[in-house]
Amino acid sequence: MNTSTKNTAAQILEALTGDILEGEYLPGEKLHIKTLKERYEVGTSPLREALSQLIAKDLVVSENQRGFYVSDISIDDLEDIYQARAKIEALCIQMAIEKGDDYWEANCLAAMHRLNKSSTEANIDFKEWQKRHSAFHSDLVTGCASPRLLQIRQSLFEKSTRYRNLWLRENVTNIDTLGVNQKEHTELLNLVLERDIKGATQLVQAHILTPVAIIKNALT
Amino acid sequence: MNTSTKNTAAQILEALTGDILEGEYLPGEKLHIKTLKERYEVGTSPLREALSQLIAKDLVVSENQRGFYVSDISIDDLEDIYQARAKIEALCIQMAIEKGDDYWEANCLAAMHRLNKSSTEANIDFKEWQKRHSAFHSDLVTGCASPRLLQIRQSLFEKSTRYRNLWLRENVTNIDTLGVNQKEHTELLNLVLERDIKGATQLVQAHILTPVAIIKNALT
DNA sequence: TTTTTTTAAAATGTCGACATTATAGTATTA
DNA sequence: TAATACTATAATGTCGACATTTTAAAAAAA
Repeated sequence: MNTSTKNTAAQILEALTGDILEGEYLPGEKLHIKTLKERYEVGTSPLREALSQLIAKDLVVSENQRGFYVSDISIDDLEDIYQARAKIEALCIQMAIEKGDDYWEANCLAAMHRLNKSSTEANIDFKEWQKRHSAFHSDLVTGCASPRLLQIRQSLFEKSTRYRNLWLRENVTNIDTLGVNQKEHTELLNLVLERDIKGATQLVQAHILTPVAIIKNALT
Repeated sequence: MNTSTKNTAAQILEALTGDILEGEYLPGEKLHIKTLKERYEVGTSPLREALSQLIAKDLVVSENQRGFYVSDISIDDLEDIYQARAKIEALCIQMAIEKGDDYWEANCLAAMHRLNKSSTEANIDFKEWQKRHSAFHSDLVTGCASPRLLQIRQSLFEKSTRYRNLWLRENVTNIDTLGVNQKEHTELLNLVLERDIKGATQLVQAHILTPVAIIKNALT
């Protein structure tokens, strides 16, 4: 019996997405139908439906009669994705500054506060910090009030996850980076609240592009 | 026998996408599995795989055990999509101006020339004009050299198609609009070649947003 | 009549079987 | 030995059947 509200395809989609993003399946790796069926204990149809959606999300590629493969990663792709992310984030921030209301401002301040608390703890709970960090940036851009742009932003963020995980593996232990990070967040929030579009967009782009150099090293 | 290089799922995806965009299936309409199977003469699996990809593309929505529906359209969505398109197009143009090389410039000039020829014909072949118009704008943005941004642009363009078709139905006979359009294209190309980022991005945004008012009327 | 319950019909989602195609290993020929 | 042709094996992609759930209709109760 299936008490869940989601159908099997949706469940596998979630599991597969997570497994690909977390490196359970490596870039370029072949995804054998039979193996996947056994692993997730499902039939052909929902599995292939999930794979179809992963194709649309660019996480999987397929060739007729030759099966499914995890999408490759590359330095070019890394740079393109992060560049696109930076530009989209800047665009959202700009629109948020132009449109954002008092409630949005308050939400940003609250998110900053939560992030600060998490950063200054004696021994940082990194998972929690990640969550609050992500929430802080989300709250900033939410003011732009464009579902489609926010969706694009989310999609690019997901696409960058496999690269970001390479960065995390290098820096998760290095707590110093959080300090530098924290200064940038404070500055970014100030620029946003001062409605300094140029300053905020420039800073947020640089902020997003920071890990690129490190990831490039990890890739070579 | 199937001589095509594409599998059945990919073929149905193409057919279904076209049919939804061209209004063969209306917004909100239920897509009955049985009906679709008969219409496209295929089995369950490839059909559902195609529908899965359409879900990922936001053209179809589904609820577990309650089937598939063509995504709704709305004025809010119309405005959001066109706004997002305008912003992305401006971003691409900006980056193209910053990065574009001589070959890109030449391609833009060539595309303009082809578009001009098509516009000044005695009796305009509208299909051909559409093709050249689309190619002109594509060539302008291609200079940005970002596969991801161009992909986002393409995806938003597709999402706007159902709305655009409402506009076309109102204006396809009205050849005057092409004249106004043509002046804007010439001006846009000049601004781009003069590397006037501010001018070009402002104009292209306005250019894209032009049909919104008309479509809004058609929707109410 | 209006609401609830029961029943029948229709639709969805999942599975395993099967035909087709690709792959890898073996034999054959130059 | 190297290259080609053949064969057996494995994998993919498609189909129709079936179990489950939803929807609609009819019957019963308030």
